[in-house]
Formats: sequence, structure tokens, C-alpha cells
Amino acid sequence: MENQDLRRVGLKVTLPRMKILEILEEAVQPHLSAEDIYRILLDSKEEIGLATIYRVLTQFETAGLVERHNFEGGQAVFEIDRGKHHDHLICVRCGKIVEFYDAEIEANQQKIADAEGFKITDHSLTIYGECSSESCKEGIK
Amino acid sequence: MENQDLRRVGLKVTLPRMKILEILEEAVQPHLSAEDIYRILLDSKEEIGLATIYRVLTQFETAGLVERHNFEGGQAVFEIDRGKHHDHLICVRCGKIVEFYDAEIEANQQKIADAEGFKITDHSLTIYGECSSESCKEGIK
DNA sequence: ATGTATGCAAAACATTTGCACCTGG
DNA sequence: CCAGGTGCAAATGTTTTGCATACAT
Repeated sequence: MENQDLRRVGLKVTLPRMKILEILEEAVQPHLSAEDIYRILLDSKEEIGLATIYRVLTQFETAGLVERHNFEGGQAVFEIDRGKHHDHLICVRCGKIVEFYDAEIEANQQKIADAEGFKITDHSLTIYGECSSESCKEGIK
Repeated sequence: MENQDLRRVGLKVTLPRMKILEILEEAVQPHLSAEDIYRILLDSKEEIGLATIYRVLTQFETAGLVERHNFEGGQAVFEIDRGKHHDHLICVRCGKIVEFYDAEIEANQQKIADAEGFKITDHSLTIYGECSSESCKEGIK
């Protein structure tokens, strides 16, 4: 129950926060921009200001509930943090996003950071490419 | 001689372009934002508009002369492309940037993309952490 | 009640664009 | 000369902020 998640991180349980958390948890495509969330809320007749969405997402990020990704293309996207670290493969044509995890890559990153005397706080690996799905090739998107 | 680089990619040799290319090639810290370049030009008494810098950098990127990186923190940074691909390790405290290359990571990325049916066009790996330099620890920056 | 949260509008940024003027080949 | 380049100001798109009002506890 997400109410608990909110209380646990010290945030009051309010309607905007619950709705936004719900959308992030249930989205089919879990990588959403603030604007995406705004549109989804409008579609479900919820009147929540865009400014509130940005504020809430930033609070969620600080609280560790969501991750913010700065992929190419202007808008940041947010994704619920389910505790399983992963990186992303993004199709530059259709926008499809595939998550992946590679233990060897992770290990090598650690090795490199150690060698340079860095204590890792975060890292992001994003591979851009063209996927092979039919709909993408046809440009149907 | 950078005049040749410019001609080679089909750009007229103009003062702004030469100056910007020169700055990118000679900078001690080769990862510069458009604003950084603007400031450097101002310091050397060159009156070049910020809009021109953005236009020129975008042209350079298209021509393959420079790479644009979207690290965290709003501004994109540009780096001259010397043909040697590498990734970045960035200190979140003092901003220090270390470049690295790891053949195993590269190979693993290719393996993952292949497995998902993606043809890689680009990729970016950035590790954020805290470096161990004395000046950084002391917060002198 | 009271400290927080929200909504709105305005501000703040980074980046792009329109347009009149200038310049390199 | 003339296509292309530049400077300036204005436009854009995203994200943040100030402030008065509304809400959770």
C-alpha cells in the first residue's frame, strides 16, 4: 500500500502524491516524464498542476522512491525504484526502452572507480540504437 | 591545422568557428559547456554571440568534430572528438572528470544489444562518485 | 490550529530561431 | 557577388519558485 511508502519517507499522504505514485507503479511503460504524468492525470479527470508534479517527483527522488533519468531529448523521465538496479537500451527510432543488468559491467565499473580512487555514488549506462521490431522498422511507432 | 578540419566537413572558415575549435582543442579541461566557451571568448576579448556558439557546436557535432554529453546538471558539455571513444567518471563534489575505456564493458554492451536485436548507434556510460583528491575533500574545489 | 502542500502565474534557465546585416570564397 | 554566417532579440521548452489558499494531522 503506497500510503505506507509515503509515510515511511516522511511525506504527508495527499491526493497528488498518491495518484502520482500509483501512476508510476502501474504504468505499462514505466519511464515517464512529468508531462506524461500530467497528461495521464488529466485523462483520468484529476486536476493536478504541473508544478506539483515536478515538486512531488523531486521529493520522491530525494526519498529514494523514484529514479530520475536524463536520457537524450530534453525531458527527464522518472521510474519507480523497485530496488533492482538496471541500465537502459533505447531505440532512437521508436523510443522503445529495454532494461538490462549485466554483472560483469557492474564489476568492471567498480574496478575502474577503485583504480581512480572514486567512491561510486551513482552511475548511468544508456545504449542507444535501432531495434528490430516490425512496427519500428515500418515507422508506425 | 584546424582550417582544414573545417573545410573537410564543408564549413566555411570563419573567425567564430576557428576560435571555438581552438578553444576545444586546447582546453586543459576539455569538457566545456556553450557558456564556458562564451566566457573564455569574452576573456580573450572576442565578441561572439552565445547563439553562434550553440549553432557552431551543433554543426561541429553533426560533422563529427565534437561530442555532446548530457551529464547531470542542466547544461550540455562538448568535447573535441579525437577518435578515441571513452566514457566518464565524474566527481559529484568537485566536478573533476576522468576519462576511461574498458574493452570488456564495450564488448558486454555489444553482446547485450545483440541479444535484444538492437543495432547500436551510440552509448554513454557515466559513473558519478566522490574522488579522493585532497582539494576536493577539503571543499576548496 | 498549524505547519505543509497545492495551484497558479511568473521567473529562471538552457537552447533555438527569425531576421537584418555582414563576410568569406 | 551571393550563399552562407553572425549578432541580437525574441521565442521555446522544461523546470523552478513566490505567494495566497487549502488540507492533513
